[in-house]
Amino acid sequence: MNDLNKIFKALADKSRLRIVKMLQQKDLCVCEITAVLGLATSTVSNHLSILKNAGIIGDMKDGKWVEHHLVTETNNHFLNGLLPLLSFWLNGEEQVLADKDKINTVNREELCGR
Amino acid sequence: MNDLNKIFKALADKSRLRIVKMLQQKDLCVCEITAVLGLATSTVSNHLSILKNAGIIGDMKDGKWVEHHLVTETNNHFLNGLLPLLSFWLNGEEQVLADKDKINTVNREELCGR
DNA sequence: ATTTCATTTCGATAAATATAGAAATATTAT
DNA sequence: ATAATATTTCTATATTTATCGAAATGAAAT
Repeated sequence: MNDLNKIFKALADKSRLRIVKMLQQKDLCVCEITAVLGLATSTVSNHLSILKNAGIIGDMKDGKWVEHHLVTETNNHFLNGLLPLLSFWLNGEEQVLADKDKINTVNREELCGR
Repeated sequence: MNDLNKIFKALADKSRLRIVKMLQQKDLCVCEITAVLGLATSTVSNHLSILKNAGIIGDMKDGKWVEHHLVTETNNHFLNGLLPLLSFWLNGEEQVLADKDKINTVNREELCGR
């Protein structure tokens, strides 16, 4: 029950739902997500750690960036049930479309570096 | 996104998850749920209103009792995806088994009335 | 090595939430 | 009608959570 509770808690926040939908489009670093959500970097970092702790996302160092990605293969049967649903849910939502749009028009070099 | 957020928020609480699992076994009135959870009546009533507001449960007056039931038919496609998953998730959990056990050994007449 | 910069951790604060108890409501039983 | 009782609403409180800004961390570039 704890695992599932942790997953539901992680998904029970609009910003984190937006992050999940964004990561379905493309792996992203913290600064890119921050730019789209318009929140403080530390806030986004915290959201990401909550999603990671629930097993929903993972990350990988990429130079000075940390690239975050949705989990694909997992032996967590809650996530195996939920992730497919999340992949087609909310796709028509205005906010989700706008976020995905924004992701395509920027890259981390322009956003964060330079 | 609001609807889904509301659903995830509703499910992101252990007491409410226990209620959902209990209602999979049997329709229940507030006093029965209260007895199993060991919380104040007003607290349970509040949990139930959150689940109801998310569209997860419904209720029906039954004399002086209010009988609560899991939603079965719904045109909410989030719930249509989630409810089947919830019906087989957590069935082996100690807490869930204990709760369902307790439900079987009591009825509302003994619990609340008399 | 030193500076730069992305990210995380820490500390503080404001908002949301779970909880209980008391008062209010509504229905049944006397 | 009156009393009893199941539930809800209201009020208050304690905990959790979202948020930010500042400081700490760690890797890359100079």
